[in-house]
Amino acid sequence: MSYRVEPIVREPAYLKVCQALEQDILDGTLSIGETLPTETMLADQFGVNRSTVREGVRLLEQTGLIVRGAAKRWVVTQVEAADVANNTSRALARSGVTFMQAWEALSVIYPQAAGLVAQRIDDQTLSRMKQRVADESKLNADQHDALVELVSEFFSDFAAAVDNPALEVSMESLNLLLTSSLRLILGGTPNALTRIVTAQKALIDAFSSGDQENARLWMTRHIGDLRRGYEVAGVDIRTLIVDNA
Amino acid sequence: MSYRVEPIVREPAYLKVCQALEQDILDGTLSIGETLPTETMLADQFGVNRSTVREGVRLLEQTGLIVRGAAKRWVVTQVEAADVANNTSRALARSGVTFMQAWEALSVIYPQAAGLVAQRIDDQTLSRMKQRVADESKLNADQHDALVELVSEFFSDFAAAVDNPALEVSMESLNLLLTSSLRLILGGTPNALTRIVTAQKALIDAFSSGDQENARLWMTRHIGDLRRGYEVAGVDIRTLIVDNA
DNA sequence: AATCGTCCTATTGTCCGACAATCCGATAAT
DNA sequence: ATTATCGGATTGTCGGACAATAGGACGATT
Repeated sequence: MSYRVEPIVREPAYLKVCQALEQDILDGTLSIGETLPTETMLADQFGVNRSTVREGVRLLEQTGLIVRGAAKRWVVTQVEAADVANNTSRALARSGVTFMQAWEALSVIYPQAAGLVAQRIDDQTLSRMKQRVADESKLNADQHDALVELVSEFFSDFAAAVDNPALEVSMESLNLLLTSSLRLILGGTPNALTRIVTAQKALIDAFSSGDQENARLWMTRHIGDLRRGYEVAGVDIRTLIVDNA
Repeated sequence: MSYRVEPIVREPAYLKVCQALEQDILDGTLSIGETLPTETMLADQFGVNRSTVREGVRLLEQTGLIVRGAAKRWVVTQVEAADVANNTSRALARSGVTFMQAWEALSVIYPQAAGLVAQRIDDQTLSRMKQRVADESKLNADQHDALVELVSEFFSDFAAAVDNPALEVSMESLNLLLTSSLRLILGGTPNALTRIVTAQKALIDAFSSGDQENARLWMTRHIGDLRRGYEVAGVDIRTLIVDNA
């Protein structure tokens, strides 16, 4: 009664193709920027049919490991945090994240991250963030889409400024949730624009002077504004954030 | 010179298939647990060839949105945090995460998360975590693989106990990095087992009594041990964490 | 010289038809 | 009740095929 066997795994060929390609990319046999052989050549080399190759390649496509190049050939590419984040946030939206949960995640990570950014931000990123805020302050209060776009980019810069890929992917995922939330509340929060600009200016000041304390403080306020915006706009905090990719 | 046009996007049919299926899953037309029609039927309904359907389905497969059921038909499934985390951590490992960066991410998120867990952990999760620690303390100091396994499960429980999917996926990704790191240092840190058990027992005490302060404190110590372990084991803190899925 | 047609080639996206392997359920045999 | 056998359904894989498109070469036009 104690005899147990491992369930045998039958790996389809298209999976093998996917794994073989991924392995070659991982160990540098195929390096970033290189173009893959044509599907016909791959089929010949792997000894499988072109249809099988195509199915295997689809698995890599979704992960962002390869993209279609200009000449329509597959090109090995660096997986960007944005790719991973996109998959992640879609999965989150599907599994049902409430605004409250997204906000909690933001409030756990972002103030601390702001402290890190104040230690290590470089001039280039800093000036880019300044530009975003300058653009924001030129907007009218009813240009919601443009504002969302700029805020999204501001937070992308912020995530990149942490200079830590492990944190960056998490933050990029949350940024997408944040963006969706923001879009939802802008209609009902008249003075959102000024509050956003004020907080972000203060953040940039703290970053550029290396003031971790104020960076954390203002990020906490900035995130807090988001929550207050939800209340002011009269949106239930248990509202699900939906996927609008 | 200012005339600009949108680049036209030519969406291949297999992408449309993927999106259509994802949409139907998202809006509940296809609910969790339901089996998809056969490939032939899908091909008929979409008006495309079965090969095209198969390519589209591959895109969904990688995301964990559907799995092969017992009868080999596709079954719509809940995307688990572990699925997302697996993709994420593989991407991270590929793009090159140092131990230092993983540790920094842990130290940003986990103490705060521990505070949240102390507020809201349920008895079932708590007893499961207790069991893990009890099992750990029965191990000999040289049973590295078993210890890694138990620690990994402890942290999975921890991530789930936060009861926030947005944080959970990030934490599960970090757990995989943590596990890889732990495996690397156990050989060179003789008293790792006792330190781990001590910290985790203290954490469980804090969780069960709702003591947020101590939860944060002990998690900070626990994570700190990991870093010290790296130093004791003589591993360079800039070492890349590799993908060993 | 720079731009615009035109042709050719390579490659992808898509389709069709086909078959072996496997799984499921039912039925028959022990 | 368990085991063997059978038939249908479905997937994994194959081979071949074709239209559409990107890219390059080569003139023709301004």
